[in-house]
Amino acid sequence: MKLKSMDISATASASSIVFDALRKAIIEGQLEEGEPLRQDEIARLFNTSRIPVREAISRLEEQGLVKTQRYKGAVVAGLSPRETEEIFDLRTLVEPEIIRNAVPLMSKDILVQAREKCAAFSASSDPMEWGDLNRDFHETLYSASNLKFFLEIAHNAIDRVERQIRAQLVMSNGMERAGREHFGILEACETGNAELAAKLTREHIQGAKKSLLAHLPLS
Amino acid sequence: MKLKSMDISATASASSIVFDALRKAIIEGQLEEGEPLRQDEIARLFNTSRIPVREAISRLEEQGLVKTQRYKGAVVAGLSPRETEEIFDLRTLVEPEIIRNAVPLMSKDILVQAREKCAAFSASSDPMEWGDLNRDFHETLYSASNLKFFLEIAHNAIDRVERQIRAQLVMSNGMERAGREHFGILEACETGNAELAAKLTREHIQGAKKSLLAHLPLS
DNA sequence: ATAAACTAAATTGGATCCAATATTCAATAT
DNA sequence: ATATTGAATATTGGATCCAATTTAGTTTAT
Repeated sequence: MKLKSMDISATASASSIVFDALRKAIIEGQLEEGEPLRQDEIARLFNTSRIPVREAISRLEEQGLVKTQRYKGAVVAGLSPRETEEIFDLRTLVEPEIIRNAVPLMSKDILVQAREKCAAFSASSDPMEWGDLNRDFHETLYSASNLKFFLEIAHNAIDRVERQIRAQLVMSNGMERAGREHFGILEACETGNAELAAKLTREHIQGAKKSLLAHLPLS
Repeated sequence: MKLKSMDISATASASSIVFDALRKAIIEGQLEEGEPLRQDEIARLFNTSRIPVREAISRLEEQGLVKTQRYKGAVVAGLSPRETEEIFDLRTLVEPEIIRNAVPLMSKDILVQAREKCAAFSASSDPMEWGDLNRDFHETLYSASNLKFFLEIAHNAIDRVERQIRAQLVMSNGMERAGREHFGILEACETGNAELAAKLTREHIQGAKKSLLAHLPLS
């Protein structure tokens, strides 16, 4: 008997591991905006050389998560209030389209998962979890969509404002409002009402934007 | 008297030079879809080592212009008809917003430039130029916008279908229709009619999409 | 003859080394 | 004291080398 190529979950390349770890640290806010990313230091942290680190950093720059200057290195990218607003406007344009496309494609299983995540979000009392649970809920609904490029853009846009989203959730009313709106979106999905789900998603994002900008300087 | 820092236009890094050259070669169709990108060969072409080449390729992958497999290398990315359609739908969503935003911000100078490029496009009889001239016209109008993230996305989306756009221009009616529609968009911009410019841009893109898909297999 | 198994060449991923530039900080001049 | 110059250090960009993996070609077994 012949063994077919097993495709053992090919251990990721060092550069991908570094990329994922840095991306996570940035969007979760563990690395502060403006903080320099020293190649040597990161390489030591991951027991690799600087080569994979440089590759990871250049990919992060392509995603807008870090900014680099020749011979000066990379720092965690930040957003001006103006730029934050634009990212939310971009999300307002793209994400309702994703939901509209996704609703007719949502399997029973996806909806069950979404309901669980929606409940977990509302039930959580640990602010450290809120960001992940919030994103988890939205990702679950979006995952039913087959618009891969729209999804790419939404993911990247969310990445860039994830730090602010997490701050917004801990603001007064942040969790309460988000939880309420999540249930509304979920219900629209469950009843197959794509237009309503899109509309509520749009309002959800615009609401977050307003709430965020109100608490930002010179907005 | 004191001399202020001159900021001599710092010669670009090798990886950026390679990145720009490969990107250009890909979107212009000089590198065929599926064609492997050998690090060693490219390094020799640019008189550098493979390190900057690898960085360039990883950035191109982040932009979706190449696809890489671990230990197998990178190939020029292609799009299925389905994916091509989605990219055009994305453009249909984003670019009208850019124009709507840009119209009130268009200086006299921008409009003069746009008119020149519009004329140059319609006047050109060299198919090798059509792609550049077409993109040049749109870029000029878009450049008045201050929506940097929207622009990022539009640029990337156009990059990914530039090859097909060029093919579409040489198709029957391609140039004729594009030229006509360009004049319409330009006129709307000149008269400050942002809504009309947005509507015509939408139709321009949707028209290109339909014309393209009609000539594609299993569309 | 065909297919599996093995070997050699090609190719990529990563480590180490060197060059180019920036940064720090002490020494000097005003 | 403050600003300027100049070495010493730190940091990045790139070249060269080695290891891991794939691919091509050859041999061998059935």
